[in-house]
Amino acid sequence: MTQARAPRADAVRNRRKILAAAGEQITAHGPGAGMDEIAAAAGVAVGTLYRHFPTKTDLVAAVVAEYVARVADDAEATLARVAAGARAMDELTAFLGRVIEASVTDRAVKAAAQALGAQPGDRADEDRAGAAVAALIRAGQTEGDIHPDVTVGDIYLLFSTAPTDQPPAARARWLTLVAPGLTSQARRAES
Amino acid sequence: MTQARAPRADAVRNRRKILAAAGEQITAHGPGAGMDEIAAAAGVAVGTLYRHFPTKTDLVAAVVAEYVARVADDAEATLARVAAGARAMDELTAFLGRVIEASVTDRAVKAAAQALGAQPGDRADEDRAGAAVAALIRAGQTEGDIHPDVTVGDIYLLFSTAPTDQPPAARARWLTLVAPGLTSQARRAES
DNA sequence: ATATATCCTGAACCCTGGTTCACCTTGATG
DNA sequence: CATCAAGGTGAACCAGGGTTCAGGATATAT
Repeated sequence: MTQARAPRADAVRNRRKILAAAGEQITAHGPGAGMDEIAAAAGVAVGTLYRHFPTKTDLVAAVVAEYVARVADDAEATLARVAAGARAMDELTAFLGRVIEASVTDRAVKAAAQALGAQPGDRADEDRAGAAVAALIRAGQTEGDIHPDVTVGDIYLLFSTAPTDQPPAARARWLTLVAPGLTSQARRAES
Repeated sequence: MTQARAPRADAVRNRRKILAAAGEQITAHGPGAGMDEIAAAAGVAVGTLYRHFPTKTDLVAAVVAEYVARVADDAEATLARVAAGARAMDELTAFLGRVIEASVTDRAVKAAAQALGAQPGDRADEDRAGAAVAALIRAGQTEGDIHPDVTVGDIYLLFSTAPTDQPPAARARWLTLVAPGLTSQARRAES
């Protein structure tokens, strides 16, 4: 068990600055944001990026991981609110809306991620989010608002197709159009 | 009026082969499909591509234009069917489904298009499609199936967010989830 | 204070992929 | 057929951007 020496203080600081800068740059300039630009924005040299993240793909994956963690937090907070008495269907819709809004900021991140075939960063956070959403759905079904056959996968599906690159009005409209599909009354007869 | 000489026969043939090959290659390998590969697939040299399309963006735009034309045809055919007595809502949903399925084939084309900021190829075809869809919506609203405030823009919005990169089952499910949003009964109260 | 392993720097490297161009081939015209 | 412009060829060119690496700087342990 060779206890590895703790990382240097400035290294930790830089890592954070890099992650932040990467998020901003990718958000601003899309997946095309260059390593050089990210480095500059972080006030660091390119080589430093590569010390922390062996490849651009890894860097993007790390950014995505952060994002997923935030979503997981939101999901759990939402679930808590429902447990405290809020209507599940409404909270779920609002949650979807928030995640999408947040996704606008991190818009290109999503694109960059799959443009590079980034693999999941933190499985744990993903699971946290999934579990919370599942509970949210169950609650809504118990309350009778949400259609019985709705699953977590459906939420993922909707989220992954959200128009993050459209203006706010369009995003709101989209939510209005899509939300009814989750309700129990609204489903048309399936073939 | 210098009457320009008619294009050579082989040139026309090649242009078609290139367009076809470009469609296939982009579909298969995403926007990353190289000009070299497209040329090879078309059984033609790179230079020939550039004779017909001054830039890769132009080539992609041309492919998109073809695609749009097909969609316009479909839209008009659908409209004709409704005029002949078919239920508008059902036809519209089916139309959306078909377009999405077709879009899977041309999946990356869409991506490539906006990755290069491709400008509309044939405004005329776009208008044809728009007009037909608008008529379809009106018909559905008259029949009472489609919600009064649904517009052509909504259809575009939904279409542009279709999960073309998901497996068939997911695409079908998506349609099931989304369709209710268009119906008149299903809309929840708006804020 | 000194030593040393960790970390940072940034110019240079290199590979990928779009684009060009000088030269050859071929379909159409008279 | 003869002629020639339209069309085709593909090796070479070039820019952009990810990646490397030899050398300098600095935090931490003794």
